[in-house]
Amino acid sequence: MRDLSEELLAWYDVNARTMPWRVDPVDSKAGKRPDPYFIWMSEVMLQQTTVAAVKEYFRKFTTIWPTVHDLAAAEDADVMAAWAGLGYYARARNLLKCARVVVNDHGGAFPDSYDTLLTLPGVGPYTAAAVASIAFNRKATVLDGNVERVMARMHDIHDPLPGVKPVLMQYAETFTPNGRAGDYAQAVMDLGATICTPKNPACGICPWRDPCAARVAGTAAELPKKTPKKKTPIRLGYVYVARRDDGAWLLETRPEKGLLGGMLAFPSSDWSDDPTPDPPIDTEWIDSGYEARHTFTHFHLRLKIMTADVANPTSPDRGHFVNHNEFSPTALPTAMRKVFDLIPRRDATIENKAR
DNA sequence: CACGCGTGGAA
DNA sequence: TTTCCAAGCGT
Repeated sequence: MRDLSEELLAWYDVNARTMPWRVDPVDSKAGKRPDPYFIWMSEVMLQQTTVAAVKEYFRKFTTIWPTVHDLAAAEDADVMAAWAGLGYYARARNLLKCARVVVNDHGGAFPDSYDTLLTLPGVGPYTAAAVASIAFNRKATVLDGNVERVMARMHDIHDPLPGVKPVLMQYAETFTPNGRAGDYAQAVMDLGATICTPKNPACGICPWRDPCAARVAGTAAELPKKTPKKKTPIRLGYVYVARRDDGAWLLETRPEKGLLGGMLAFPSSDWSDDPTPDPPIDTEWIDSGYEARHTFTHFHLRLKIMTADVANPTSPDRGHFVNHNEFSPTALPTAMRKVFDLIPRRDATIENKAR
């Protein structure tokens, strides 16, 4: 394979996207490296998440916790609350674990080798390669969804993902240059994000237009092939919103493992085809008539919102009351935020009623 | 290795 | 409205 990285890097020098954690290619070529903590933070946030969604969270996290030492010393609940809304909450739990490992086992400095990075919590093959190359300019090959797509098209590969992934990795490694490792990694991902897009790829302005086998074959837009996924089922459930007469809210911290693990939430029943009512307090519950709808990765959820007013004191069977002035709905994951937004209020209108 | 795991934007 | 999907990881 002829060395095509030069063309791509020349394209990147002109077209590099601007991101809060990124060092401009001009500065990068002059030897400037970004803060490994920032690169690691951004890469974890970017896992299965768009750049647009990440920017605001990146700014928030690096403002509150400017160094890995600050993050390692943070309270778990504060980190989970700050992550609320970004999704895939295991990332937040592993982010904190990883910060503590870096501080306790690595003297507060991120390791610069792929193999050692790979041992860190929440750091897999992609993130290890991204941090090694972008933060430390070490030769490593990133293989994310963008690179998979670019490689499948460059070689006109019609075998479906994820099975063909090892083959795509081999091609990706062949393309990876010895110099400018970080810039190259970002360049190939930028290419996938802006030119070699999933739909309507802009082959006409692609720096790899000429050597691209799929463009020649006219198959670029239909690659990469993927094994079909089954459709998402609908699950039902009851969610319980109890309000104490002093204004306190009944909330619970969900178990570490599983859906919305470690996140603050209103208590609820099981979520299934036929959920069993499971109120967290033995009291009179009122069906609000509202239903919160939310779609997770693998199912649609409809939660019937039950409400109750209780006296102070009241001991719930599970969960705990949080004082009104200490409760911020921004700390809730989006599914629960939707519940909060639907709770009957004076200004609620009949139009909000679920059908 | 297949699956569980969020969310919001685009088409 | 529905589907697809975005810089994956852990089990």
